Amino acid sequence: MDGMVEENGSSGGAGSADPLAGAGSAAASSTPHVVAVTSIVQLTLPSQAPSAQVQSVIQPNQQSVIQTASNIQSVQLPKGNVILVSKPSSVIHTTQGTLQTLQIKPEPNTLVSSQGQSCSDESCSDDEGPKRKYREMLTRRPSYRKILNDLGGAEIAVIPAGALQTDGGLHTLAVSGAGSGGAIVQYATNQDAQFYVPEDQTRKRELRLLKNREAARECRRKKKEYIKCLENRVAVLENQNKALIEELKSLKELYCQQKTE
DNA sequence: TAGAGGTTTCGTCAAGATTC
DNA sequence: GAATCTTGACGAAACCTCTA
Repeated sequence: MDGMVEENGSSGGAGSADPLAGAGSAAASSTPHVVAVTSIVQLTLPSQAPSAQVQSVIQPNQQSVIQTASNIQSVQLPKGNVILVSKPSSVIHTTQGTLQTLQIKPEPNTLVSSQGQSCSDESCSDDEGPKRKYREMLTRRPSYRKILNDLGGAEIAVIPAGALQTDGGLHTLAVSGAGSGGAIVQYATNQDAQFYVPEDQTRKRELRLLKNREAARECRRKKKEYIKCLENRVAVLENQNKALIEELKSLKELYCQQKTE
């Protein structure tokens, strides 16, 4: 995580798929007898990351912003997913309403392998039958699209991988991608093809490989997007945490002042 | 500057998930 | 249930950084 957090700094980059992106701050009205501390905390993310603003939770005419434990909504998801719960009375404001608790709880007895994939600790200690056994141990996680859809935002756009056309026995598959820079692959299915007369199996295999290649690219793109989205959320939450700590400090000071008077 | 070591990217395989 | 999609794992190649 190389995100940078700064107070009252300049805004960061352009928007992303993060539903929290560009979380705005509601202007706080003030009343004379209460010290209203409105500190805008702004974070700047390194690349293509949105800026987010978190307004101080100290607001006029608000009895107490220190919430009791009963106000905290604990949300637990089965596989370490992240969820944002909207709650009207929340003091953290965003453009999309309010945010409440975010909790990430790993399943008990879960280890993370060197590849970043989790597995149970009994099964990880098994040393027989290398690859296949290892694969079988791993439980499949839900797709990134599914995760983001479950979160109710940041839908990942589905870009069609390629267009398959047939033209007189000559099949054309247009492939676009960052790595390849775009390519047209053609393969013949009739006997007139001069140099390349693939058998059906070979042709099917090539087509499958081509599709899978493109699918892998797309999958990696979505994964990057998903990770960026999570990083943004971490930054926003760190920001909120910071604001709450500041607020607590202010309240303590205020309390001490009133006590001494 | 060579090269050793680390990181990133890509293609492929395999298997679970999804669609029809 | 077959076909297709999705994604973790793996290895290879390219790329980057550091050191002698």
